[in-house]
Amino acid sequence: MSSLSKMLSVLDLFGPKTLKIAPDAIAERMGLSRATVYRYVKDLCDAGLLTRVDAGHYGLGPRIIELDWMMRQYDPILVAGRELMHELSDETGLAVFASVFYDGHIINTYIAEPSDTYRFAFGRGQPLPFFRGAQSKVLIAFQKGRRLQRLFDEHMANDPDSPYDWAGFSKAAKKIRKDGYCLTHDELNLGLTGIAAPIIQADLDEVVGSLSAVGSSQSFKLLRQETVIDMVVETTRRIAENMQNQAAVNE
Amino acid sequence: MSSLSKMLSVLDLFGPKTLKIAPDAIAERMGLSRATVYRYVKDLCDAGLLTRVDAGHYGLGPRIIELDWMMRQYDPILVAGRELMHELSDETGLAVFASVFYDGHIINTYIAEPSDTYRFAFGRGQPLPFFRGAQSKVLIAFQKGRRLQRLFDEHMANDPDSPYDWAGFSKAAKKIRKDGYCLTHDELNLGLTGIAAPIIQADLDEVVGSLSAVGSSQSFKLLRQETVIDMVVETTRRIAENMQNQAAVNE
DNA sequence: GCATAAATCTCAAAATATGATTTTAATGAT
DNA sequence: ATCATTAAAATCATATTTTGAGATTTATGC
Repeated sequence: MSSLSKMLSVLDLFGPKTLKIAPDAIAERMGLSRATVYRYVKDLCDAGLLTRVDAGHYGLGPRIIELDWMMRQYDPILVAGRELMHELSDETGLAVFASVFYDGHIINTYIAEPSDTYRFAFGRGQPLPFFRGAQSKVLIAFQKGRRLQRLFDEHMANDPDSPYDWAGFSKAAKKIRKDGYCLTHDELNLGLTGIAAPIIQADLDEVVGSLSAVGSSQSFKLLRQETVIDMVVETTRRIAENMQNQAAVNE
Repeated sequence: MSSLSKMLSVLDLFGPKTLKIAPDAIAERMGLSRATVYRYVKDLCDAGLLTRVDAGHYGLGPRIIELDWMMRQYDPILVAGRELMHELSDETGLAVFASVFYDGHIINTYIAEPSDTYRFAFGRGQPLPFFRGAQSKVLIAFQKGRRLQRLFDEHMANDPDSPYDWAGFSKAAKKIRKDGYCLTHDELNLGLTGIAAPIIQADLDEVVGSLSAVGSSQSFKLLRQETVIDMVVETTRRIAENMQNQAAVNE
């Protein structure tokens, strides 16, 4: 392991129960000398990824927030889709989520909702499980052949709890691709229904994200399901269109 | 400069106009060999701070979003204050901002607002200028003596455009401390008025953040200014109270 | 399936990261 | 304000690592 990645792995020490940490604790947990830890911490602080929270304790730093801000400001999907997401949310009264496939992790990147019902619990950055829930399923199902196989191998093949074998998984994915959307009940959260559709970059014919409209199964009873599906699909189409226009501008 | 900080400075290459970058470009801009850049990029990708966006191009990675999520979930001010911020926003119809002093940078960490008017423009992570705008002024004015002096030296002493000399700055800060709040018009944005008060950690008697209520100067005409001030101050008091209770729980 | 570009690997030389200790600076209590 | 205590930086010799040039392997697009 290189020093570089060793230094970066200091970030892994932070978690819900470890919001701040003392250099001595880092030294112990990583098997490094105190001097080295102070050097790592200094470099990470200089970069803003860490910051001194109080005497002898360090926490995650402001640079993370600033970098996230930059990513949000200029994320092509959000730039092209924020307004449309709010429109969709206003029209349907549902919460609208944007999600992406990032590295192999599926995360929400934005929420538009009529009230602030879900923001805390499901905000930007929330990791989503693999192939559970409409957002996740759409993102995975629309991956191209070879990648789909690899994703299955990595995430499901060796998981005894998985309800899918390759044939079942492949078939489920095929159905979603054919339908052009995915509807789920109670998969991520009991009592919630979600309808998701892929955002497909036209020139590459590749899925770059997914949009989903989520609400209580109760509230869905008042809505015409087919209409909501159409609206979600239409919104993703328009987002993809906007993205292409933007890309043209940036040439 | 150590290799460690050199590697981290790769992150500095990203900006509004540079959302993705090719290894060759990094090599050129940093004066490194191609092999070294690939090593840096690999380590940063492994840590999730960078990610391959398309063949031969790298962008900021998902780890940043996840870390920000964690910071948001467990930020003591937000945990203690989110609900109260929304209440204040609902009652006044104003946008309510939480801001902190982080390293020397002042940034917004959360916004509660009746409609999504300001979210895009002034979202979490937005850097605020030094001693301009109610949020910023309150955070700085409530720093203790020695720190206040150092902040002036670093940010204003050598700035010919600054409207303050030490005497004026010190006096302005003193007034804010005495009042317990700060009200500004048109300082950050034309047509907007803001009222900010400090969140003071009782046991340390130290400012840990600021809360501000912001709205068009027009909308303020309908409100009793003194009442809004009282409400903002009262909310910060209750947030500080919540924080202390939480801290007790975490012992 | 091949051609091209991207990313990793190999190796010896040189830079610099490391740990033990000391020195300086910051912090908190009296 | 002064002092005691703890945190952080500086020092220095040694050896581990990083580095760059090129060759090799892997991935990507046609």
